[in-house]
Amino acid sequence: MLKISELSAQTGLSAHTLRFYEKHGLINASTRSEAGYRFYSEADVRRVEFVKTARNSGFSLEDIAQLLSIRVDKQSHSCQDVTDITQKKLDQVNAKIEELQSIQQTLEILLESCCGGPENASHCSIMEALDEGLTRDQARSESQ
Amino acid sequence: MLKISELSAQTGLSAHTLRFYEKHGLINASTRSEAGYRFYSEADVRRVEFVKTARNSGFSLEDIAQLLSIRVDKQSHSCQDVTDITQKKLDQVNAKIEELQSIQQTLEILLESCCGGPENASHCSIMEALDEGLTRDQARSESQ
DNA sequence: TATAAGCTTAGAGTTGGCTCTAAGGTCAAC
DNA sequence: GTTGACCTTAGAGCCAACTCTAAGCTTATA
Repeated sequence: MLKISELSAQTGLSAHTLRFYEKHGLINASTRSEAGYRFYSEADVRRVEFVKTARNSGFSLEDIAQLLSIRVDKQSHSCQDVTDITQKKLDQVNAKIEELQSIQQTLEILLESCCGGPENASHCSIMEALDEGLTRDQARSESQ
Repeated sequence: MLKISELSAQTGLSAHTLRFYEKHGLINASTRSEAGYRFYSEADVRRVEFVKTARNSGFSLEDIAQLLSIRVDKQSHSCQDVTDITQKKLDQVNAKIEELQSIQQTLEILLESCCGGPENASHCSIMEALDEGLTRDQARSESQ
């Protein structure tokens, strides 16, 4: 049985974060000392590691709550239940990547257009492009 | 001279957002009516459009505040000042894209590993992978 | 036995960018 | 002159995922 600081050391999650996860129903200490100190069993540790791994995989805490409810009763859920959550998350990630790539492209075009030198910015082409609303080259990006 | 609702209609930014930008020092109505109503000049509108374009280009409001301070006194700033801000933003965007691509890869590997079918999740390989801490295939992604 | 480290709780603060509300003043149209 | 749309302000609320604080108890060490 581990105390919260020991679990923290073992998982790399702060004690604050562990309590926060508990408050949100993700994890729990299966026992408490008389004084109320949390004590974590091996099964508790595995659950916390699951949460950590899912977090590192990009799942939100809400996603993880769903995954955990599947985890405790795998018989009552299908593989499709799991892939649905995973696919939805992948779709979100892909959408965000596309959004950022559009911004990336805009910024690259801006940087290419400007000398970046020590001359004053009176005719800086980045400033001009921002003033003109990303006309011309940024037509594609702008439509996003 | 435009009232705030007219500026809102012209820019697509809500009146709330325009007041919010004002509170944060980005924009201003150069005149007010006797009753305190904001009135925006052509120059005000151009400044708001600049903010909107910069926002669409991925700049934060803090970045934009810097860009605006260059904009009002271009003589006192160099092209390098502008490219520094832009490059820093591009670096941030690239870092975020890489992070998301790592997550994307992890999620794709998870999805490939699972049948996604109606059978129960007792041996679901996504659940197993999350339980085992993304061992094997996810070695690269995990190190992020 | 005293000190310090560690634990408890409820609840507030952080980040960034809005978004909305309440309570009231203004203005144009009928 | 009254209805309703629009404007004003200060300030609260929202999102996610923490992160921290305060005030007080417990436990381990010297």
